[in-house]
Amino acid sequence: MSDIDLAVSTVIFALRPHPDSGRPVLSLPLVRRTRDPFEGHWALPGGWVGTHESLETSAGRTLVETTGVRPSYLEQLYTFGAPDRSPTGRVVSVVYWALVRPEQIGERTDAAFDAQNVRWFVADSLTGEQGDEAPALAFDHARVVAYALWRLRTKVEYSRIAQAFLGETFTLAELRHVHEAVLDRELDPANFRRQMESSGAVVPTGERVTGGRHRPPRLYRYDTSVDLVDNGPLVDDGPIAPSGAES
Amino acid sequence: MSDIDLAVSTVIFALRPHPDSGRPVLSLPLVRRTRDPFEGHWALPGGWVGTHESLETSAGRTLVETTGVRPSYLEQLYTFGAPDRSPTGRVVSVVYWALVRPEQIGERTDAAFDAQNVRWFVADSLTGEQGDEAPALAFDHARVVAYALWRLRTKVEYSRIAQAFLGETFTLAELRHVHEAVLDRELDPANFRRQMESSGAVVPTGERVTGGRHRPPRLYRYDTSVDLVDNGPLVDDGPIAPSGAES
DNA sequence: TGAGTAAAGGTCATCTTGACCTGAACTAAG
DNA sequence: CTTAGTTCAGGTCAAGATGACCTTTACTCA
Repeated sequence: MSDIDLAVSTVIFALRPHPDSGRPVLSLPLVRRTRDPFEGHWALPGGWVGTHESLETSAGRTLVETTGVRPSYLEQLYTFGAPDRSPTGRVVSVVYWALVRPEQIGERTDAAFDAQNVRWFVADSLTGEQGDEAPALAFDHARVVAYALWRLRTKVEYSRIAQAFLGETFTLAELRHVHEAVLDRELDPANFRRQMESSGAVVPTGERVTGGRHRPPRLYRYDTSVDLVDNGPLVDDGPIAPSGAES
Repeated sequence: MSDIDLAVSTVIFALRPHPDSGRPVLSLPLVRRTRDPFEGHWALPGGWVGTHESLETSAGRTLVETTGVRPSYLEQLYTFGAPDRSPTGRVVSVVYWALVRPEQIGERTDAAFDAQNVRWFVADSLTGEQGDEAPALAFDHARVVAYALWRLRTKVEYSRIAQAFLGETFTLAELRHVHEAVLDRELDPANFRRQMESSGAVVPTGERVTGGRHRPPRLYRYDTSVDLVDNGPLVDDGPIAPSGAES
């Protein structure tokens, strides 16, 4: 019986039209706190770890409960446990990060979200590096978002997580647009193609997409038989134990 | 008041002479379990998180208590929380990895260690990939060790963690020997020098080391003013909270 | 039928990497 | 004192990767 409470929070990334430019930009939903501490501030969606739930399941459940989106990718980010971070008692937070496809976020309108005290924010506007109108985030969530952003941007370059924003098949332009939105930087189409094809990460399906006012692009899919250097976060929640010196 | 117990374990790496070849090899101390579950098996050193302790402090304390070594580097690895991993109740383990300098591990002899049910193992012999005499590890600790090994080997190539195995100043050969032991692979001295110097990670102190039967090498130190791409594990245990949807 | 657009496939200079070579500067053996 | 042995330190060179840019292809729309 521990006197430490265990919570999960999730940084949920989606590509949504920028409020000004309209171009896809990394965005994430935050929840307005309705009680102290930090009442009125915006916080990451989350909740408590269920007694019979794995950490990943808890993260998935709480993010669906609060935001309604269903993630296509979920990975552990970091565990925060400073003893003084909550005035109301000792809380340790296991933070996850998630990616969602566009079709999974259209279910609820922004107005419906607002009624639930949920709102989408442009990711880069939250890290405090922009200088402009960053909303007041609860606790240390601004730093958490910054760290999750860094992980996503690092990982998109050597793994296949971009697929979590796309369907089963896609054109190289679609894939490139995802990379561009994530990295917030334009990429040379020809060089991007060369890299993707030489790495063997994607393979053409043979089909083409017609209907555009240009040469019809090929469709690709990720080649799961080739493994990139990933190793990633292990698999989720493998069994592991307290250890040798325990009670 | 939670019914989930929170533990910490640490994968402690040191460079010790290989039992056969005598050359420095990545090694780590394990603790023999004296009770069920997994009585008699070897496990990572660890213990319970103190109510008023940060996670990192708990990890540091428990590893000193069980092994007596003082780490020069400590970083969070991953948090494991499958509901069924301990038969004796729900336990969530925050796992850290640590590096220790040689002078910190000489304090206790192997015999003294043995009396406390602590023993050093060659890291690569524990991951189950070698096929030979891997000792039976408790829980899923073999996979944890493998993951920690991967993190260390990945990180030594783009950060300054090798210094955690060295003193304030060092020759490029010493630094290279650390990299070679960590990566378990020989490196070309000239190419290693070129990479280190061009990256700006190290700077010559101006001093040289005499006494060897060869041209006296320069001493170097890490240049902390240049920052490599690290970003690493944030700083430790920043305050963060349960989140929006909490009770 | 021509203009506009992006796809697809290329070139070229530059940078990085691994393999290897040569002279420098020390110690120890003879 | 001389020479052999050793590693240090500073190179070269070819192969591969990267970024900038160009040309042709193949479609749609006016």
